[in-house]
Amino acid sequence: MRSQLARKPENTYHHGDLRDALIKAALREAEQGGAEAISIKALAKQLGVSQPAPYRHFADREALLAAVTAEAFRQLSALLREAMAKPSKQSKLSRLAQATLDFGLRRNGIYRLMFASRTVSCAAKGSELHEATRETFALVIEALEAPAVGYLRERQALKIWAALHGVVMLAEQGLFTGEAAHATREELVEDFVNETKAALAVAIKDSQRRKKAGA
Amino acid sequence: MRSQLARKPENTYHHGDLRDALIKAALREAEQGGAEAISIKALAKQLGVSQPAPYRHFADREALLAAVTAEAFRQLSALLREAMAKPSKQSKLSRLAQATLDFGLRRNGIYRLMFASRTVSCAAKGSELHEATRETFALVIEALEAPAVGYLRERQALKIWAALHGVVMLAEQGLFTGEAAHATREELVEDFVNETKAALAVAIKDSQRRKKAGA
DNA sequence: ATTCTAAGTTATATACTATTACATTCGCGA
DNA sequence: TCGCGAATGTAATAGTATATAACTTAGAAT
Repeated sequence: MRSQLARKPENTYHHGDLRDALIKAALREAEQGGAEAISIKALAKQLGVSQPAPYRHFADREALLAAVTAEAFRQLSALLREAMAKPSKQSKLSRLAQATLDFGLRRNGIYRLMFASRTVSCAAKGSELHEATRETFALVIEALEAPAVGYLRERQALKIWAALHGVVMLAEQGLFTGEAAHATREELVEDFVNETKAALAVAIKDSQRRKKAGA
Repeated sequence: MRSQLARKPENTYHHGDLRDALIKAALREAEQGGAEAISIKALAKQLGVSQPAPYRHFADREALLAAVTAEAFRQLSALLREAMAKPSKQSKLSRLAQATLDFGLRRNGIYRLMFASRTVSCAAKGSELHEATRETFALVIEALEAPAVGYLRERQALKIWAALHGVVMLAEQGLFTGEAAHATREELVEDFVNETKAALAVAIKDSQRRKKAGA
């Protein structure tokens, strides 16, 4: 179990943890160049195994990408959980939002792998990847710190999640640099966060009033 | 100039308009599968020319992708212009927003080519592609139908543009299908549109008040 | 008419995915 | 602990894509 070193020792036949090493190495490759930067052949060479060895662990390139993407979602979830956990005078939602932005910009290539490829939408319902994405979204709902009233919470979660990704996308396109940069990415994210809080507060108060009137 | 037919007649040597035909054909390929579906070799075969012929018009695959993406932006601009022009009881902004959503979902692969690849962010400042993206964003500002007060307009344009793309992304990921579909994509888009209008109205009124107070 | 050049062709080098047939090692039951 | 099957790795190879080099054709320019 030397999955840390990743590379296979020269005098051995079996790698020991090739599957895991492949995912880790692929993630590192995708960091900059996205999915296109992931080459089975190159990974095999890096890890000191023969070129077809990876096919013992993944049916094809798509399967590897799916596994890598799932791992990326778990890493994002961990990051968000950490951001939400640490004490701060800012709200949980704000921390989650800024952490998402940070992840999207820092780990650009991986972010594109996660949200801009068709890998996710092709994932079957019970698959590892599908579960990983659902768990991440659950964190968004949690960050709202609001009671479940109808589907108000889910709706607001969808909205802020969408808005966040939009900001990341435009930022990566360079729409915030040069002349168009009349607002920072962080400002826009904070705007969306505040609008979400306001909308939630109104909606919940509204539903409580309705409930009282009905009773 | 038979760029309509696209395919080169058998008894001729020159195609006549290969560059344009390549872009059109590539766009058609990308419609479903995105950038990955664009193969120089396959395109050459389709158009009845030899495999290396495209390299007379594009330095490499990246250059072709950039040209295709620029064309896609021009098509989106045309669509948005059309949507904004036609008489309707809905606001310009609403029509632009729904048209963007529609484009993003219908022409899924092309949309990913435009917003989710690194092609755009690598585009040089004066390039065809860069200009095409700027023009599209200018339409968003126009759709706000608001006077230029400081950079309030630009800021709101950035926000609604980001939100729109976020909705498209999540929709393509399937976050609106199944159990999570407690709001339609169109509803969310309309939400964002209304919030934008409200924010703009407040901001402009506010700036006018400040101006009056200063005078 | 001649020549220059843009645009196309054939041949070829290189890189990646994927499969098939064969080799090695691990671990488990007899 | 021996041996055997399953898991894992290797070598060889087919197929497809990008890209370049050297050569050819036809249209335009003088």
